[in-house]
Amino acid sequence: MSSYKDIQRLTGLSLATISKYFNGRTVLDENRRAIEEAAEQLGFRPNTIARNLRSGRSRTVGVLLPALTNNFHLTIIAGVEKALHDAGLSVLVAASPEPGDAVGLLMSRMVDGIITVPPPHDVPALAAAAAGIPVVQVDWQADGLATDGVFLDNRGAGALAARLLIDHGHRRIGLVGGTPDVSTHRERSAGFRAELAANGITPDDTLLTAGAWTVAGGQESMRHVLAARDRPTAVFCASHELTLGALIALNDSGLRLGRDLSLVGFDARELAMATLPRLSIVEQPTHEIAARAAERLLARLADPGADPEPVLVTVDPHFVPGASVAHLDG
Amino acid sequence: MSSYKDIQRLTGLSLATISKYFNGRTVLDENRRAIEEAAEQLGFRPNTIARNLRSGRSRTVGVLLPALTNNFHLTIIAGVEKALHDAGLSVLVAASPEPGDAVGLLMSRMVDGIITVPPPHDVPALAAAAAGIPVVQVDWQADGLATDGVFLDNRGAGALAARLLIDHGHRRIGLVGGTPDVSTHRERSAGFRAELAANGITPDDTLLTAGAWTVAGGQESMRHVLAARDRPTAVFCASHELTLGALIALNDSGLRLGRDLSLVGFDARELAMATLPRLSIVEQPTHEIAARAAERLLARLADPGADPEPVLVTVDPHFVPGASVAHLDG
DNA sequence: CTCTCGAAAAGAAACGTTTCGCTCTCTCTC
DNA sequence: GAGAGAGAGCGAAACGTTTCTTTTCGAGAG
Repeated sequence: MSSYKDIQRLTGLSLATISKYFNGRTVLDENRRAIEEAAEQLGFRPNTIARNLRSGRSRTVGVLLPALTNNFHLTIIAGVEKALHDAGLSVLVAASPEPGDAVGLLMSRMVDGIITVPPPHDVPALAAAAAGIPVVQVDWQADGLATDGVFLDNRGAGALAARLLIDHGHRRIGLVGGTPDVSTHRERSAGFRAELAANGITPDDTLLTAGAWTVAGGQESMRHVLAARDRPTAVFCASHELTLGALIALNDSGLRLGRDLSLVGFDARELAMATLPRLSIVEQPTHEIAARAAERLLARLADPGADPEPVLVTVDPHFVPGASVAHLDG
Repeated sequence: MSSYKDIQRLTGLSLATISKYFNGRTVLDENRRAIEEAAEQLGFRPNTIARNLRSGRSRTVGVLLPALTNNFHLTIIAGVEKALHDAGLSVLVAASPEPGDAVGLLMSRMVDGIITVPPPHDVPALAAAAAGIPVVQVDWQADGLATDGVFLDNRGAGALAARLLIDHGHRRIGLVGGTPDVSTHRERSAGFRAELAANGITPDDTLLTAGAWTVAGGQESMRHVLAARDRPTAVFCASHELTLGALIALNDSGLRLGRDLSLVGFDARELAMATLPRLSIVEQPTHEIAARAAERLLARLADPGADPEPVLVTVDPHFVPGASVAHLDG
């Protein structure tokens, strides 16, 4: 709409001075008032685009996700927006469900940094981008992408669930897990198995499944586990989707949650509140993850000359108790 | 990184010609090849920021939401991103939980349009923005904001739920509703009551609640309804949050879903699958709403001279059957 | 062989900022 | 009272494009 030139016309000041004012640098009180009055009258706001072009920074960060179908990922947007808004940065959302130039798109918009759950096909482009601007990975770590990252302690999360079940006296324990091709699931399952082993429970591979990381996958794995000759007394579901799928399969089976089968879910707080009895879950602190990722990015932006060595942040899972884990005697 | 100037250096062509090429206008075959080769070699991409500045359009739309805590709203982002990505537009996310200059922020970034669930305090600014760029409202309509909009047929959704319960023989029916200050809830409740009345059921105000539009509000309303002297046989919960709250209260009460009390929920597909028995719900087609909103915006962008009269699109609710509504005889 | 006409290329001016040197005006010090 | 130094203002050049206007080139017509 209006520009510095209009303010110049009204105040007689130079563009340089007006620029100084809008960048918070000191200006004579008299001039400050004049500018403020003119800006008010014009309803003026500096044009961010022009600013970006000239200054080479856009005060925008790209959030690149493999898809926007996943609740966890959407929540990342929310957390990042919140954290960055306070720092005066905006969020540009990009989904990259299939190969394309999503990273290039962000770069051409001059984003100052990228926070991403790295879509596999974008990893090379991300690596290239990381040479120029800070990149922070979240949720899972891509091979060959050496950048800062914020991840759940997935081993710990798996172990936490296992320990809980063991502490309640369970010995015959199943796992509804995800395929090991994504590091997050590999670790979660590994932590779970390790904890079982550490407690003298020999893993029974017919009970420890690794299916598709979806609701359907969870259903199928759960059916499989329930059909085992010697049904487990407890099961851990290693993600939100798997938990939902498993619950559906359990309900369909006619077995009763908590009574016939104990269950520890993952990341499904809402679900957990609505089931009867309430679900006990292991939960990742999604907002904290997003906030820490934003924090990392801001730190990199604040100090571009810092040690380029990637900083990896690990956050701890919570346990949210419910009533879906029965106490077994003996 | 690199710019037209670098391509000029490599090809000897003028900036104007290079610009023509990158805008898909015709260029001598020989030059086309030269440019492509140079661009390839440089890893060049035109700078979107400079383009925007010069052309006055950013090929970006702002999605302005009151908060990012609500799942429905996050899903709007997803749907809009998908629809706009195909048209070559990007999505800038802005949350405006408290008064501020969120709209100004978007405008200063030269967004070509805005899709919004209008935060009340931003309505005046949105109205001003709407004079310059297309604005599309979604979910609920703000007073005094005459723009295109895409809304659920909320009256119809309320009526749908009522009819379903009536058809199953219920006569004593409760409502867990939201405060009437937001049009969406007002309509939903109104449709529900109207349908009851149309079937000769005198509304009983102790059963028809209107509390805070939150999980806690749903819990409270549900407790209230269950405590009524003559408890209803069925209840409709008018939003996702209210449904969750009501379920929690129901579970806490010891009454059994579907057997002791029939329930129709709203917009809680995931929850619906996990309860026992499954919840019957009325659902709004979130992705369709987002897609239609994007479509409206694209139409406005394509034809800026069109009739400025607001176009209002209404989408129909679905019914997703479950087993939480008992059939009453007589 | 010149003239005309159209297509494509070139030149240059914008778009709205920031920033780099300067200049100017004070005030402080010796 | 002169010189230095700080603080503020100014003019102009950039940032990387698009677009308006002008120029060039080549082919076809007479």
